[in-house]
Amino acid sequence: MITDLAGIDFSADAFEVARQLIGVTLLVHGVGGRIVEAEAYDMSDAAAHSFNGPTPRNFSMFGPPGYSYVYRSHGLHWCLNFVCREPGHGAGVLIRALEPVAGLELMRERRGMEDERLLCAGPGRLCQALGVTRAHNNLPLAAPPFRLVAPDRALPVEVLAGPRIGISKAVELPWRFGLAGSRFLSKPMR
DNA sequence: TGTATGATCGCCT
DNA sequence: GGCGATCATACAG
Repeated sequence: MITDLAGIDFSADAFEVARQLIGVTLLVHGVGGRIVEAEAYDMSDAAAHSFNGPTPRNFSMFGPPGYSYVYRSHGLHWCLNFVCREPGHGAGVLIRALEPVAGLELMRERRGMEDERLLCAGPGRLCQALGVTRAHNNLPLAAPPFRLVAPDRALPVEVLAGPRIGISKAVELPWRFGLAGSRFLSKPMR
C-alpha cells in the first residue's frame, strides 16, 4: 500500500481503483477538489486507448501504476488518467469530474466562467480548470505538482456505478463511478 | 431537456 | 482520410 497516494493501491484492477478514488481530493499545484466521477479502462476493453497496444500517444498507460496519462481529445481538450495494475497492463482511470474545493478563483479565471458547478464537470473542463496539459503526462502522482488526499473516514461516501460516457465500444460495462447525489457530475448517475 | 454541429489534433487504416 | 474517453453554442419542443 502506497500511503502517498491517499491510501489507494494503484496496482489493483482499474474498476477497483476508480471506485476508491471517489471522494479523494486531487490537487495540481494546490488547485483542485474532491473527485466525484471516474471511469475505468483496461487493455481487455475495446473502448480503451490501450486496447491495440502501446503507441506514441498512449505509452504512459503501459508504465508503472500511480502515474499520470494525459492525452488530447478531439484536437482541443486534455484528459487526465491515473495508470493502474502492473507495467504493461494498459489499465487506467479517467478522472471525469471534481467538486471544486481549492483555488476557485484561479479555476474561474482559466475557465472564463463563474458557475462553480461547471468548473470541473467533465474531463476536458477539469483539465482546463487545473491547468493540466501534455506537460503533466507520465508523472508520478505521489510527487508535486500532484497531490492526493484521502477522504475523511468519518464521512463514508456512497458510490454508484453505471455505463461509461462518450464511447461506442464496450458500452455495456458499468465502469463509470460517481458520488451519489453530487451536483458536480458531468451527467447524473442513473 | 434534448439533439445537432463545428472546432481541430494525432493516431490508425 | 476518418475518427475519437469533448465542449460550447444553437435551435426545437
